[in-house]
Amino acid sequence: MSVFDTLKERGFIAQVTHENEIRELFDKEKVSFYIGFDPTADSLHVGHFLGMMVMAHMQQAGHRPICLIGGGTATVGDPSGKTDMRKMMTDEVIAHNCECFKKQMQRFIDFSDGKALMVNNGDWLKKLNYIEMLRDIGPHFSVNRMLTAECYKQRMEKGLTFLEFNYMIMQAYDFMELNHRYDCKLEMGGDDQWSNIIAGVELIRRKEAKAAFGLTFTLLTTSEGKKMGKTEKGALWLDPAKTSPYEFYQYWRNVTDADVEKCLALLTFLPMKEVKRLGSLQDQAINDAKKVLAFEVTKLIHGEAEALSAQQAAEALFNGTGNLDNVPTIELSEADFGLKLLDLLAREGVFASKSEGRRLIQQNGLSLQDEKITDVDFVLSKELFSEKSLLVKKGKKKYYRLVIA
RNA sequence: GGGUAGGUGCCCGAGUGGUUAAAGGGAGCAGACUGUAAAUCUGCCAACUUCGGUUUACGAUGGUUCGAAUCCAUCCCUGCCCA
Repeated sequence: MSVFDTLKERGFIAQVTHENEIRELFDKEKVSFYIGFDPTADSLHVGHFLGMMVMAHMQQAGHRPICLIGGGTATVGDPSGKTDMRKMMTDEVIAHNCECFKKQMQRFIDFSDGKALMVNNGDWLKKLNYIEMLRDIGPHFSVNRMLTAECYKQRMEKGLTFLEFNYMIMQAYDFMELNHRYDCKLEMGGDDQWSNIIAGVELIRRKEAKAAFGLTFTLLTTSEGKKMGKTEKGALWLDPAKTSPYEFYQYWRNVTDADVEKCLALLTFLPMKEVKRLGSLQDQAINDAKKVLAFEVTKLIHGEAEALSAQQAAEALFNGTGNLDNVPTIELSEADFGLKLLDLLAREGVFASKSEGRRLIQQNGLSLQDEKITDVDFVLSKELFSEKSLLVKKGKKKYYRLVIA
């Protein structure tokens, strides 16, 4: 089966510029293709993960992924966030972020022997001479046409700065540059990148009279159309220091029924037959599919050992089997006894604020060893520790283990 | 540069001198129900609190007033129209 069909079958593909040619291209040569990542944080998140899955599938089929890190674009600051201009990032920070990205990507993408490349567009964008570039590629862009792009349409009402308008041109330029340097023929990206991608494809076709292609993949959204991968704390990070493997596991364990099949297809390498079987489970049985999903995705990101630990912790908490060692743990020192539980948990970040914690307790949302805590002033005493750890439950399914250090 | 409409809590959006920590909706959180699901219903949703309150908040800064998100001045930002 060709990769194209694999991607299609698994539901990755949203739009393609030239379906037949791309299909043919995939069959007859090793294609260099690229996906861009903006190094705006020191960790990738699930949004990026989808792109990496695409790269992994492609690499398995013998093609060459190029990870383009937007070091150049990040120095400018992408204004799409609007309200406040993103702070300019220093080269050191960007370099650091790139390193972090690479480490995380290495788990899925094989960078050895040039089987995949990682490049930074700062290498060429920063050297650009404005006049030269303008004369060079400016004539190939029609403003009239650019303005009809879907991504700008909505912005026409809200306001659009030149900086932002210019983004498409920079991205198109990137594609052309990669085409020169590495014979990169295909740009991929999330479906929101469609306009930017075709800008690059057209630039290469017009200016170089060479073939270039674009393909976008489905954005990871819930069945309600909301962006997936949001937790109460923000993004679902791939860095275990930012999102623990347990939290990560729980996120996937809790996706809604309707999203299970889609997630399995996009975020795991399970054969489609199995994906379909699991996705078709009904009612209680679909919980098994969610367990598989959570385990597989956690394994891909954090490795099998961590996935097993997370799974065990979950089993221990929700089924009462297995040990609790891997449950998120808060270590207490002698000095903590005598503190109000509320203060302690607020300090540890379990509650965003004391008010929130107080509210939660008043609403019966907190329990200690399965006993509801109803007293806001409940004090943590050493006598409570008849066993070596105490289990705190916040809300319906968030657990923390208190242990004496 | 001129004219004009605006800038309200996480987001959208009402509010034109006091009863407004600010309607309504969305998001989020908690409780009930369940399958660690969805839907539904209920409550909460600035921070701190000795639970009586206190302190911050309606673009920014000053001012008028017993009292301002609401009035005035200046400034910053955005849309639209004109140049």
